[in-house]
Amino acid sequence: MLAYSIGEFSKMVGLSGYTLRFYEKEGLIKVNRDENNVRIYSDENKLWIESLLHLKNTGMSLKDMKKFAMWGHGGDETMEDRLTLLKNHRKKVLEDLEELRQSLEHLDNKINFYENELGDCFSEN
Amino acid sequence: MLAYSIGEFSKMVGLSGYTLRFYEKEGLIKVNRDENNVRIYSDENKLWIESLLHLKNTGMSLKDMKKFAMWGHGGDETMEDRLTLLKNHRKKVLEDLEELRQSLEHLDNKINFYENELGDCFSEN
DNA sequence: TTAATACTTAGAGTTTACTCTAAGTCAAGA
DNA sequence: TCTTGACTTAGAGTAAACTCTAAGTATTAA
Repeated sequence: MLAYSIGEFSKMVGLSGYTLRFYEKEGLIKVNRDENNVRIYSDENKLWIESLLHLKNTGMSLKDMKKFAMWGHGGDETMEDRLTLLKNHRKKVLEDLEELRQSLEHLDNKINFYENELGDCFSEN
Repeated sequence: MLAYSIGEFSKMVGLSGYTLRFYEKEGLIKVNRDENNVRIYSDENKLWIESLLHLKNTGMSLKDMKKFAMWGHGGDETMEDRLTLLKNHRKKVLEDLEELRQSLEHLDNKINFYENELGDCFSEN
């Protein structure tokens, strides 16, 4: 397949129709239409959305995703801007990751503490 | 020192006075008062808040933090519950971490792509 | 004495990212 | 024909986690 209705696509990418329309309205996706103005999503759209979801996953705001998408829909002159945005974002992600690692360590220590207190009867699983 | 006003404590832990009162109202912290009903934060409070912030950092909701805090302010009979909550949370954190790692990889690939496209003039920094 | 800082309750406002409703139209398939 | 699923605009609602204002009081340090 190559072309999907909003209903099919919604299931494929795990976003509600509302959200897909919302993202489109916000300029995050460009979607083709058929002769009746009905949205036709492509595999390319899928790749793009998945890319966006990765950015979202790493904590990028819709606002920045919008910027990135606008540039992406523009020409090659925006490549430098896009790269800069991604690099700055990457820095933040690495910092977040480090903080997360520390917090996870703290969590592990807490769990160990409770397990010791409770006398190892809960150390499985 | 051992005792801090809300103003001092606010700076120490990086939370606004509003937030500190809000957390207290929500049951996340217990704070002593002096004879004039003025909040007196202790080093113990600091450790507790830092603990909470680690949980928050790993994506725990206020709602769950509240549960945990309520139990913490209760007695030892709640230890098992607390341990269960922490363990379940840990599982989620590990999943999130894995997802984050994948998204970071995707981000790195994107950055490499742009750098190649732009002919390595931006590969520093 | 005045400024700074603290306290209270109650509730309004903010931001982000959706999520849904209303009210109407249109086109394809059983 | 009727149901299903698509479309539109415009705006309301939701949830989380704060953030702030109002309006009044109290204490402490300069």
